[in-house]
Amino acid sequence: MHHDADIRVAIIEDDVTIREGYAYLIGNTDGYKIAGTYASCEDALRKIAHDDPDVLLLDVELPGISGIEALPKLKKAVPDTHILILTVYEEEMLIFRALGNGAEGYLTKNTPPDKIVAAIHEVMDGGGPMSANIARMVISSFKRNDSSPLTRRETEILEQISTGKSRKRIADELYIDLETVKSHIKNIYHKLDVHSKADAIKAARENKFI
Amino acid sequence: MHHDADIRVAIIEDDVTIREGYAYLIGNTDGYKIAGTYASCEDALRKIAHDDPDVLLLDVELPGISGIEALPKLKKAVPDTHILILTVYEEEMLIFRALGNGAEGYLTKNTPPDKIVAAIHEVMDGGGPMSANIARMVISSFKRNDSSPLTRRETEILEQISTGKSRKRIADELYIDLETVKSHIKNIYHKLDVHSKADAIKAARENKFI
DNA sequence: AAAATTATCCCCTTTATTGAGGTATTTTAT
DNA sequence: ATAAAATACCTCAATAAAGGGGATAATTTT
Repeated sequence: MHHDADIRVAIIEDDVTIREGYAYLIGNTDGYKIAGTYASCEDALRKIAHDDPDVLLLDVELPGISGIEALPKLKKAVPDTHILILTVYEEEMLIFRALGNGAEGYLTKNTPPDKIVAAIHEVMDGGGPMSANIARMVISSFKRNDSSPLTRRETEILEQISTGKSRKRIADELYIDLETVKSHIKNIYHKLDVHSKADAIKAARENKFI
Repeated sequence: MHHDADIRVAIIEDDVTIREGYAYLIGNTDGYKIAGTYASCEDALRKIAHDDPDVLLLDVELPGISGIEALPKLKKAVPDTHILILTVYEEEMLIFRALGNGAEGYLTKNTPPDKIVAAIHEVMDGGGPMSANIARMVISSFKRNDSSPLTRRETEILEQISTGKSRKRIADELYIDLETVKSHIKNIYHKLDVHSKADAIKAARENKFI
């Protein structure tokens, strides 16, 4: 029932029932075959290079090395494998760390089987499958706060500061006087109630003013 | 055929054929009704508050004020309306600006009609609908470069620098000597071939080292 | 176990930047 | 018209930055 063009899928998941459930589901779908299943990242790291999957379904909450910690090592072992996170966790921190470490998709475990299979296909096809709520969180992370107390110019200058530029350089690049930049910074500090560059950047980033 | 619980959809699109095509499609789908269609953002800004749509489909390439420029104003006019970008453009800059300005989804115009209707429903439901390639770009934007020349510690220190902290403060927070921080910075500058904080941050961000 | 990398600490110098206290004019929106 | 925003100027002391020269301990990797 499987041939050379089948998409090779591997699974790292500690719960044997879930793991075998996915394996059964995917293995019995036309066009897909199971390249390997592993109960831990340690186990996976030993065998995965040999199994050479096209797509890896990865649980993040695992005993021993967590899925996220293992991500860079897995990427190194099988650089061309597309990694899909499949987890119950929906914390922002975990999501962004996973994506930052090379995951190319993020699904929650309530995803119905047919969507999981579709996601495997999508990630092979250059897409970035995400569960709806994950996608919304990811999109939200880009969104500026539209009730910032900073004026446009102040925002612009704080952005420049956050790139590490000196006030002199900012003045030169915006074609304004150094004293003007200093005035703006003074006003920014007052508005954000801070007394240093670092605190201003922190406050502004936390509140998505920049 | 429509009742009070229908999802009210508005469209801003300059091409009359496309605009009426969408309107026809959505208006004839059960559970949806057209709250308004506009050929320009100027027109929309005049009427949209009265039309009060639940979801707004927005083209980005428009004559006059572009869709992206109008986004903050539209958000202000109808704060509770979910805005979905529907465009042929797939440039990173545009995507991130749109999401940063309050768009809650981003679809390309090759999206089949049933997917557009599904996306309208998804965004109402708290999701963040994106075309597959857009989702991949968004995910890629989080991904670190796994072949950074910087060591873990150097990366950590450069991250701290990018938050605006002084070397002294970084030293204190990492429980290492100021001189150690300075040495790391020296090495970072050499590796990135730069001679200032701003250039180091710029180089590191461009290459996704931080 | 050797080699390479990484992390740590110390000295020196000079210039540039920062933050805080003011005041005041011009430009841009509403 | 009248706010709000952007612009510019002043002084001051304290700190940070950048560049150079070293050395050694602690890890990893091979």
